[in-house]
Amino acid sequence: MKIATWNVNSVLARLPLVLQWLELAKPDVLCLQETKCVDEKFPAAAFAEAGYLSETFGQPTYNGVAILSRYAMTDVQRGMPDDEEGAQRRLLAATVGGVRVVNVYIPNGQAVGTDKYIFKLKWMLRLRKFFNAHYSISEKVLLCGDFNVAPEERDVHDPRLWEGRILFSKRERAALEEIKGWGFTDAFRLHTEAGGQFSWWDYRQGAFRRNTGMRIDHIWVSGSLAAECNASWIDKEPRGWERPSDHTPVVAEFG
DNA sequence: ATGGTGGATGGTCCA
Repeated sequence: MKIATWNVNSVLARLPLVLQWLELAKPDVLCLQETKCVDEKFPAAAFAEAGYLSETFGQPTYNGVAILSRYAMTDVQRGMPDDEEGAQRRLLAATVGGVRVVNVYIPNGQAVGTDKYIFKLKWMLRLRKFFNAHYSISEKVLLCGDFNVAPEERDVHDPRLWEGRILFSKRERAALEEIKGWGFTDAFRLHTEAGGQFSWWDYRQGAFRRNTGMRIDHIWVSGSLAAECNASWIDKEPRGWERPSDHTPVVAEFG
């Protein structure tokens, strides 16, 4: 089983690239974030033609998550149970091949100390409580998506520049550790110790060319899945294609 | 210190 995550920054704008990457990488499951697309307009037919089923949880203009899968998805859950009416659509879960896949788009937070920053920290705390309340560590659970936090200094091109700033502040990293403390292992770090491995580069100032990026997209797994994880990597190629997303896919292979 | 780039949208907001 090959599972991937990719913040596509509009699934409609990125449709040709997503289809191209599916054909190239052939993942069994692809979790998408920032689809920016209501469910009625989600290009499910194009993905079906490529051999993928779609589950979607979108909203107009902002946010939105989806899961593409070669295999049937069951027990699809949209959002957290305690979401308020009209809440931002940032979580979609489904069971595929015995694996509970939880796809999240954690809030960006804008800047440290802003209302959006507080919203981000609260959302992350709710996510930890969501796992406490609804999941067992003995299950095969995979949490992936755009976490909008770089966990460690080696995940940031210039940690001194980013210290205390959004995506790398102490409170964000602590909130990330809280979620991880439920019982997750970072699949990527099972196989790679090296720093300078990034999943996102700002569109501005030639960040990709200069490799001034951050590793903020992640695939985390519970213990039994960690034991089955053969490989995990970041596929930088689509970030170099025409009209790219600012994020690139992260992949993990199991079994 | 500011703005830089891109998407959705049709003014700005968000990242």
